[in-house]
Amino acid sequence: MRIAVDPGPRDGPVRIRRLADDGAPLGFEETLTDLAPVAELEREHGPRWVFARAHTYRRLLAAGVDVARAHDVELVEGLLVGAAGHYGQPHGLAAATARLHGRTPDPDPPAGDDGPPALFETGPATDELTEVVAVHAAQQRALAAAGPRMRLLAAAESAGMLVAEEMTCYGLPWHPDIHDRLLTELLGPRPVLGGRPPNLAALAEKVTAAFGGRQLNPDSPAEVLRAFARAGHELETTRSWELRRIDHPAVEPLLAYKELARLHSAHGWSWLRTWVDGGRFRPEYVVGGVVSGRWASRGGGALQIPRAVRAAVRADPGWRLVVADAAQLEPRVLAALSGDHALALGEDDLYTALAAREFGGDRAKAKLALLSAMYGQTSGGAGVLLATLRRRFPAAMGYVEDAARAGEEGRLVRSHLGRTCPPARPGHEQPAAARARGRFTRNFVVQATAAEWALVLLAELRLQLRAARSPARLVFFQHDEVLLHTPAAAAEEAAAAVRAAAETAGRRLFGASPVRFPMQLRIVEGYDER
DNA sequence: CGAACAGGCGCC
DNA sequence: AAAGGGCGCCTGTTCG
Repeated sequence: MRIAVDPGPRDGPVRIRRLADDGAPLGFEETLTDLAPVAELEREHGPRWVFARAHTYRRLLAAGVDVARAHDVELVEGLLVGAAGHYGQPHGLAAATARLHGRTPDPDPPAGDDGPPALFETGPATDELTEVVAVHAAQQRALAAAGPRMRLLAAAESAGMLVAEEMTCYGLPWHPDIHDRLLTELLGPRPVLGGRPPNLAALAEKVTAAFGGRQLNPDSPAEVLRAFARAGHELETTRSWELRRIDHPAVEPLLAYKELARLHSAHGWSWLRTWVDGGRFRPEYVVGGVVSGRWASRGGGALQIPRAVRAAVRADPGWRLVVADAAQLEPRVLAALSGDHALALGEDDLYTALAAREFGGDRAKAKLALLSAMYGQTSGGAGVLLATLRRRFPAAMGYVEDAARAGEEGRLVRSHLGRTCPPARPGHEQPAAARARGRFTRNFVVQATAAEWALVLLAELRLQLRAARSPARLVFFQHDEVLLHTPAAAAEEAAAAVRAAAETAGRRLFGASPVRFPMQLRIVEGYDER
């Protein structure tokens, strides 16, 4: 059974409608006084809940209600719109409803705008429950026609929404005192009145001195370029890899400055004050926010937590973190996708194994070769290495090269489960634009499939933990890495659940493929511990 | 003055 | 040795 739910205005009545699996309404609409009976329906029937969007589940969680399964109408609409070749077109509930009635949809409301319609909005009053029911039924028809892979993707995307909301609600354990200590060690004591911390100020002085004492702001690329030009170094940019190539006394302090300045501005004391509360960091995750289906995040740069402050992520006393990441996920996905299984035999380090067989034991070469194949790099000596790969793994290389050609020719490419890339834009016939789109579609097929493998793992892991009544909680997810927060006594069992979920994810995507997706697992107190 | 863009760099 | 796929977010700079 499925149940569509409209939580309505805060503290108001909650409307629900029971549905058959094909989306057809069963019986009549029901009105609940609040969200508490939802928990009861969950216990009794364990339905798949049909929500308009993540915000609906956020309301349930705020009321202390969680559920096992969901169908997120707006996320699924995004997948279906994309599959029809219209990635980026509006996919909110209002847009989906308009499409259902043959009208041209208006643009989606801005992200994060979940409130009631603005006071002065003049459109007709909408009935969210009716719209959810109607759009969901249409989506079930579309998914039935699209096939089992697309249905798996829709379920996994929706499960991702549940995980994302639960992670935001629970928060990532974050110790402000540890973070503060790290910052003080690296930057010097926090300046009371703002301005540059002592170590940054000292480095800025060194840069100035290296340019003969002439004042400059190291944060201004234009000023830095001018200073180097006066010293006889004509640079294109001030990127660190370009700076490293020249011989000038300002380079070393400038590089050190850039590194610390970034830490200070992106994850310094003001970040700590803004984003960490009560020992938890609560970023908002945007499921499917990246074209490839990877998640994005809103606020706090959650998916770019620098290594330098990871020690601040620490389990509560008596608890542990289970840190698990999929080893070399993307090349393994390519091996499974293309059927070129020799590329990813066994569970050992894939680059080392490849290097031993093809690149004279040079792991760096093997890694560069594979990444170049997936990203479309040709320069930097990658060309020679690619020739080796092409000879040795023709099916794998052919797979990404077909995707690149499709992109260059303006066609669409799809992930294994059917996530579809955006259509070519006008002007893509221009050679440079065509090559750029080729690099994009080449990477898309791999990155998007890797993202859905990770999503299925996440969904499986969540259901396993629920089924086992494990006290372990998912607290972080970053592309191919998962963090659980768990009482120490339950850590081993949680780690086993991660391994099992990875196994299941591989099977659900690729059936009997011999390609393995090993997880590197560690049970630690601090995220920085190896 | 704020908005929009560019440069740069953190993560995968 | 050279600098490529996807993001978010900071500062500096320019534009309206």
